[in-house]
Amino acid sequence: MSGDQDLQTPERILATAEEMFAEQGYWGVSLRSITRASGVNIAAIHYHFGSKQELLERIFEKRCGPMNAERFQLLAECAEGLGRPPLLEQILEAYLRPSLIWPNDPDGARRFLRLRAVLSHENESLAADLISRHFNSVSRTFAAAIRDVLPQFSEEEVYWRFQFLLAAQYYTLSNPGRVAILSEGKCDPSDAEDALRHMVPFCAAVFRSPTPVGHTLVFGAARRPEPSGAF
Amino acid sequence: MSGDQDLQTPERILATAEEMFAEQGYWGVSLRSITRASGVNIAAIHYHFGSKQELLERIFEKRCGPMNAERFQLLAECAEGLGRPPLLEQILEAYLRPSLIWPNDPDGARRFLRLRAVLSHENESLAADLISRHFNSVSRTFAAAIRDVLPQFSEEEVYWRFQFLLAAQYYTLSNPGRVAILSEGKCDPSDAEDALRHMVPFCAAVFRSPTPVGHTLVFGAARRPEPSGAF
DNA sequence: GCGTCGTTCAAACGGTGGATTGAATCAATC
DNA sequence: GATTGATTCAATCCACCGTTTGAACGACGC
Repeated sequence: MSGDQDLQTPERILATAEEMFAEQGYWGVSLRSITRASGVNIAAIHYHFGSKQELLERIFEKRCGPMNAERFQLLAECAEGLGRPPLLEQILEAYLRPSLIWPNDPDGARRFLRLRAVLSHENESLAADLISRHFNSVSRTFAAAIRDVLPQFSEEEVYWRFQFLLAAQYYTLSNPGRVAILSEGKCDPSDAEDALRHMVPFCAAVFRSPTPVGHTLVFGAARRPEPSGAF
Repeated sequence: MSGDQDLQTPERILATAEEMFAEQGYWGVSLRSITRASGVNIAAIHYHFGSKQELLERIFEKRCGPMNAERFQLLAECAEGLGRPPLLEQILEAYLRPSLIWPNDPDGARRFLRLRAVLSHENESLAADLISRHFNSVSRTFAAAIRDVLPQFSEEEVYWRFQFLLAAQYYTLSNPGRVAILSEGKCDPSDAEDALRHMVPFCAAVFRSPTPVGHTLVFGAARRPEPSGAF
């Protein structure tokens, strides 16, 4: 795993740690297993990074900068393009593509995306802070840009739909195996370009979906008290 | 935490373990912390369940039976209702409601849903097996039911959309805090009934969305080689 | 040759993990 | 009241955790 012997020690630690954290979670990976996989002494991690948590922080710093910079640039490009205001689909692609596809590092995007998904599920307090610091700005910018092209929705309704954009982003590439199993291999969302081609129109359909009014649901709330036996 | 002194020891262990696993993940919770929170001796866990992994297994067994039974029953109800074939929205609600809302245990649904999400991100192999054994049947049944009302789509295209149904289900209730932070409290997806009211029409819009054809994307694949610097 | 400095190393620190043991407890049965 | 079997308990096992230490290494200027 990550036997990049040509890389310098800190870079080798970063690459191996990112890969293992993404696969097995922050708490599921020990510093010793990182050293075993990368052929590095355990003291080197503390020498170069200080602690396990600062190692994670450095992974985020190294990844978020270029990724979000490309998001902002693509957003600027679709604003200054021929047709203005920009198409909803353009904004969605500007948000999703830099998160899903890194041309010069095909596995990197998937790995870092899964790392974010893993962290946000593993320990709410650790991840909430890390993700807020690195993604609040870009997420709020895109939510505002989306609202500009969908003026019929309140801010709350835009964020309800943004929740689904986040869900699709996080789950699709970080957990493609489930649907691959269900469909017995007929559908494989691990192909990032294919996933993006589906995600953009799907999310656009969600954003254009009208606000649900009143009781649109069929099965009422106060029904069927028996099942789901409590402990 | 879960100081249900009136419950018997195995039930108290199950309830506390489910709550803590859901919040902090399987590897983030030690058996000792479960015993501290539930006021039970550590040997009791091994006496009643055998091991940490078998404890997790028993939580799934206790929860999945009633939950999936209600899904099948609601699916049967929308098939035998007045209008046949059933509406897509009815099928989606029959799938989502028993996963999101348990009338007699309001926090239970959210807790078990988050547990599934946490597991599927924490350790792919552990979760893939557990989830496959307990959810393959119900998921394939609903995918088939959805395909019956959307005959224009291939099985692959139905599963592409099913991927987004799973994403919405897992992310929305298990990670509502992110959008609450982004919207500064204006939007709070932790209200399950409110979330369901949005999720059903949103997912219906995804399922009705046409298949993307050719290169529908704006920003090509082979562009911008510089960013997202590899380690 | 001799320090110097950045880096790597094996070894150890205290703490905690899952699992196990054997004695103590307790209610039910004869 | 003695016996039994299920349950609970404190204590212990060994492996591994994140972190620290001080010695060793290696390239460099003097």
